[in-house]
Amino acid sequence: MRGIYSNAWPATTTFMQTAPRKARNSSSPTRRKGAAVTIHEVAQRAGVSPMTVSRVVNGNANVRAATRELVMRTVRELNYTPNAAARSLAAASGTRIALIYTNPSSAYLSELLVGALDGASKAATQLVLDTWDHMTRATERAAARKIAQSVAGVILPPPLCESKAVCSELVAAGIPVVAIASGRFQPDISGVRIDDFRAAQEMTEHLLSFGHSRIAFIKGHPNQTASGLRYEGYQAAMAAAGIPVDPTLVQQGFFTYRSGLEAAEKLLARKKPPTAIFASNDDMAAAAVSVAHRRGLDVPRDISVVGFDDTPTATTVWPELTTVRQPIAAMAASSIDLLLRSIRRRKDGEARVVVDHVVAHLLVKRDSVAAPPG
Amino acid sequence: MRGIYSNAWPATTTFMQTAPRKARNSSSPTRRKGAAVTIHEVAQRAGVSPMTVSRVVNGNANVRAATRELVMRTVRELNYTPNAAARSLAAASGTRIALIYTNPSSAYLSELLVGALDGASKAATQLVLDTWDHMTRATERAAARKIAQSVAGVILPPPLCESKAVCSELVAAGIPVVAIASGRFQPDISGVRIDDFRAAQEMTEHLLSFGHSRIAFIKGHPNQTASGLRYEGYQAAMAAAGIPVDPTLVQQGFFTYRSGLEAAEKLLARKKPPTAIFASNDDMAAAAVSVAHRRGLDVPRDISVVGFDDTPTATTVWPELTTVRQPIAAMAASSIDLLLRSIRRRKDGEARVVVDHVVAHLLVKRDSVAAPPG
DNA sequence: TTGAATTTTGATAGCGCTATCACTACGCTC
DNA sequence: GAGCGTAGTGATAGCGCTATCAAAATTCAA
Repeated sequence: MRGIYSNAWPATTTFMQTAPRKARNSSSPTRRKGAAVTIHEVAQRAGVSPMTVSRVVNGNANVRAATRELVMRTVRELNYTPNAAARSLAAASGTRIALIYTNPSSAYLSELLVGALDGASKAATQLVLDTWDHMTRATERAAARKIAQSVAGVILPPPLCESKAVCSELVAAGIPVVAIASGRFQPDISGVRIDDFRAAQEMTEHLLSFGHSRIAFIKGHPNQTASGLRYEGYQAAMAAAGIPVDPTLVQQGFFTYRSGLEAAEKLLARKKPPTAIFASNDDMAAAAVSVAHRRGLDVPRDISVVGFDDTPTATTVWPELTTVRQPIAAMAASSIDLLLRSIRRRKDGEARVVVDHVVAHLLVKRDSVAAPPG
Repeated sequence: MRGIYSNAWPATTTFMQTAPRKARNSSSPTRRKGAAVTIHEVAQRAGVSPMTVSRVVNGNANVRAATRELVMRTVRELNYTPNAAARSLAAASGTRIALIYTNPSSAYLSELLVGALDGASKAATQLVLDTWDHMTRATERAAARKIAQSVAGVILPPPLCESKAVCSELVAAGIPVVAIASGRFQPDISGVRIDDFRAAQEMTEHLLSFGHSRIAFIKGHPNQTASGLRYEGYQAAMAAAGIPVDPTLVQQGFFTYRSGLEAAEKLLARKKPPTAIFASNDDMAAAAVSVAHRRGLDVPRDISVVGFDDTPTATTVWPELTTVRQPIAAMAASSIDLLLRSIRRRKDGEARVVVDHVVAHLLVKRDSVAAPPG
């Protein structure tokens, strides 16, 4: 077999005036210290062309099974990893992914960022951030149109992923979108989420198992489908236990600490207060703890309080909150993966595929739950 | 001027068998929809070679002032942004920057990430994250050595930037390091920080101006120099006001909510409690508010509480905390800049330059401060 | 004013990968 | 068995940028 790079460069006088930057010798490729294995080295070792290696690595063209096998083995042997820069340069696919968020102080933002950044750096994709605050539906539309021109995919955390305007604009622009932590599966866009209904149900069952029956619920912001699902999970568990839900024990909240404060205040000012409060997120649960303390109640001895999401807040307050862990970081990383796959597919001209990826949640038991007093 | 790419390719029979992928016409470059402006377009418009544009953009070679000016104007006119992939491919210098952190639930992590990511994406640099938790000095050393091999620069937030082991290892490996939000300027590594002493002094003066004199102080973690500086700022302001500091009004904290809880508990259990509490960060201030509430005290009517950092916590609790804003996001972006400049300089063989960049802080007045009761 | 030293600019190649097409086999139809 | 698809593979060029060195322009010295 001839070497991949023979020295058959045309020796025109105009060209080759300068010595090549690096001597290329196909029989013994000199490798800079620490430099990565290239596709050429794999190709040479496997006795195929770099193109065939590329096809195998990208797994989408027609390569004979035997060849594919051989190449894959070689790739493993040499521990070859494609160079992301070269790949995105050659593919001319500006594989930039945007993560758009509103409400930057949202407690899980940092976990979201950590996860997305991790996923992006593993896949050698550039992640760009965009904050959309105080926007009207019209400006959101415009912003969506604009971002669609500069990136190849978009990750949408709540509450943005609930906006019909944004989603439809993005979908119309033909770029893949992944909604992260959105409550419900949406027909047009892919999603990575947990089963909010099931999680809330389990949490309620957890409280019931301690003997609680007067369990109050603080609802989440009505503009997010997850809020509804969590409430429904609570209702379902209560119904299954044969305990009618006292409607005055259900308060509307808005995911903010302040709203939790107000809701808990109403709940605990009652003559017969609940023995447990299930707040739809950790911030509101923390507020409930604060109100309880202000009223001289001990948590969990006098009242149990649980939250949802397992944000830093849950472990910041004292006692640390029993809550539902939503693996935001993993979900974000997974979103990047999904997006990348979708982008590649799209480039191959395949049809848009919408997936709904439900990941496992976890009930995290800490110190804010005990049996009801008395 | 001749076009950048003339069609002078050697027409050997072996070559040029296939038509060029894209017709290159120097007089009217066809641009794909949505494709970015390239260095060639800038060069052509400015009437110089791409190389000159590259030099100007990278700002490190000797280019005549007039030429530089012209190119920069053209760059602005065309809104040119270098292609990160191409750049890192050609330079073969994986200009990756690592952001290493411990204590991921640290309240300002998200702002740190947002800022760093923003700076990185503006500079077309890849940002990689690394978490170092539960490490001994030895493993830290090893980790430092390892990371030094895979990135070109490191950003170190506290408390890591206080570790002699980590810093010296990184410096020894010859890669530039920027300490962010470190209290004191360190001789070997660059830093971006606020003037903690001055900020604490101003905050204390703010409390004094309301008529407080029994001002308690909750110290930060002793492993961070910023803690000491904040305390000294408090002391200086008290001394300037001619008020001796009651040592029993100074409690040791560790920047955690829990430690704030304990400190505030001790403070408020006293027979003659302080009329104001200055906590070294927002989490401890939030804890102080919680303790006050539990004791039936109203904030700020009965007691004023202030924090430091202006993290999300400050606006989460009620009442919202008066605090010192530390512009972490801007500081992070600035760190990336500093690092990049340093890396470039290093590549040019220039000497290591250590800078200490002190940025402006801001006293944010919210609802947790009032005149002392009575 | 001339020659040398220096600065500024440009031409060329190549970073590692993939798009594109050419080519080779190997079926298949009629 | 000629013609025609159709998998499988390879050769070539080029993505946008920068390293390198040559060439040109400029400055400086004598």
